[in-house]
Order: sequence, then structure tokens, then C-alpha cells
Amino acid sequence: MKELLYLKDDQLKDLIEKIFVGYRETFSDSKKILDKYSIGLAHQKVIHLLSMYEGISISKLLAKLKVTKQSLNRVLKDLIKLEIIVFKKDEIDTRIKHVFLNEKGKKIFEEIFLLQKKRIYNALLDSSSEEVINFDKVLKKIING
Amino acid sequence: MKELLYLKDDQLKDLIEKIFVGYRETFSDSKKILDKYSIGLAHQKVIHLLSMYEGISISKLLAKLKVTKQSLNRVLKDLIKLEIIVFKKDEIDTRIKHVFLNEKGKKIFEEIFLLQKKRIYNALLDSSSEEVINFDKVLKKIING
DNA sequence: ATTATAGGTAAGTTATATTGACATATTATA
DNA sequence: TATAATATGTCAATATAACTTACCTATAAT
Repeated sequence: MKELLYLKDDQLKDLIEKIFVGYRETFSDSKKILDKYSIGLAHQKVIHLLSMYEGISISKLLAKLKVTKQSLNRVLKDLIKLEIIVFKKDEIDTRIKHVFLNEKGKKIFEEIFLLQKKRIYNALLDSSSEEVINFDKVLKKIING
Repeated sequence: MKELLYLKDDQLKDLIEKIFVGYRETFSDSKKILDKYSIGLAHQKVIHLLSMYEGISISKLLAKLKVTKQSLNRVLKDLIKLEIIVFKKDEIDTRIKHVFLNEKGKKIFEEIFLLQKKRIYNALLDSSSEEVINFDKVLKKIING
């Protein structure tokens, strides 16, 4: 029988608070740049995913974001107005729309990311590779729980 | 000179996505219970902090949540209507108000927490103590970055 | 006496998301 | 070929959580 300190409620509460704060801080560092382009957190997340998954389809974006179509479309319309995304129909199944950041979009992403990544970069730089690997490992388990 | 894989942009992007998903999942498991009491994520966070820091002052709550007084007060008023929090003036400095969950509040917290903690508990149970310690270590560094 | 701190409130606004209903185009299948 | 399923879009109404700006009281510290 396991009887570990970190499985006790107090430690679990503490971790949950840290997960919240870690998220909030990670996604607030870039606020100034977002303001510069009059966009918000929702736009940042979409841009982030577009930079990771070039040409991702709408339905896959929806699945990753776990928001409704209506919610995503509001954001996409803003990004179209900003002229930073483009669409390409799938050549085989023309129902599917692939979304891409254009050059301007990639530049704006880099501006955002430059600020956002600092916090993570410094934390990892200050950690051993084993610590980093274990951080990733546990985070994955939390996600797939 | 460090030249580590996990300090590369692609890995940082990946981690940032995971931090987002980990937060979202961690705070969505308890949605059914929140609905039962007609409260939301903001209330859950306040209740969580009240269970961790019994008698915390308003200003310290504000500092932990990083929201405005108006925002917090909306939530506190809902919790008063639900009859789950009580206030006590500080005996020395009567400007300070200490906030507590009452018995009903503690019970509701336990209902919420029971659902919320499962994901974290299982992830930790499935990890070695070193992995857990390193997860906590890196998360702390991200927060304090 | 003055200033700072702790907390409260009012009005209006913004950001992000929801539900429900309906529409179109395309592809897959019986 | 008729029908069902999929991918996407849109309208309208609503909810949640936050914001800004401004002003207020009470108490404590200097």
C-alpha cells in the first residue's frame, strides 16, 4: 500500500493551485503584444496551434481547443481581418478547410512567442534534463488521465 | 553552451500547449457539481483557496487570484447567497476581513475536490516519487520565473 | 492632521464562451 | 440513385467572468 505524502489532499490542493497559476502566468506574459494587435487570449491560442500544426483543419482545431464552432469562428474572423491567416481546401476532400498562418501571421506569432516562451525557457534552463523529462511525463499523465 | 532538445522552440511550444490542456482538464472535471450549485469556475477557484488558506483576507485572495475587487465581490456575493462562507473581522486591525468556508461550504468543497483531484491523484499514483518531485520543482520555477 | 490601507459599490463595457436552430456543400454508403 | 454522414458556416440569444473609471467609508499609521 502506497502511503505517499504527495498523494495527500493538502499536496493535491497545492498542485492544483500551481497548475492554475502556472497556466495563468504562462498565458499572460504576452499581453502587451496581444493588445498591440487588439486580440486576446483566444486568438493567441489559435495562433499558437496554427504555428504548431500548419494547415490544421477546422474540426481538428475545434477538437484541440474544445470550444464551439461559433466561438472559433469569431476568432478566425478577427484573424482574417488582421490578414494573418489563409485557407486552402483539401485537394481530395473539398469539405475540409486547412488553416495556415501567412508570413505576417508567422511574424506576429514570433512576437507573441518571444515573450511567452521566456518564462518556460528560463525554468527549463534552470533545471536538469531529468527534471524536465519528468515534468513533461507527469504533465502528459495529467492530460491523458 | 547548452544545446538541449527541450530548449528548442518546438518543444517549448509543445509544453505550452500541454500547460494549457492540463489546466483546462484539471478545472473541467468538476463541472457537474458546479452546475448542481449553479456556480462556475471563478467560484471554484475561490472555494479552493478558502479550503487551503482558512481565514484568508480579501486582499490576499485578490493577490492570489489576480482579479479586481469588483470581480471577486461578485463571486463572494454568490457564495454568501449559497450560505457557504462567513467573515470575521481581524481582532487587531479591524479593517481586515477574514473569509472562511462554513460547514456547508467545506462539504461542497469536498464534493468538488473529489472529482477534481482524481485526475491529479491518478497521474501521481502512476509516477515515481522522483517524477512527482521534479514535476513540482519545474512547475514552481515556471511560476516564479 | 494627513496619508495610507482595507474594503465596498455603481455603471458601463469587453472577451470568451455557451445553446439551439438551421443552412450548404460534399462525401460515403445502402 | 437516394439517403445518411461529415465538414463547415451562421443567426440569435444568453451566460460567465472579467475589465475600467470613479467614488465611497472605515480604520490605522505617520
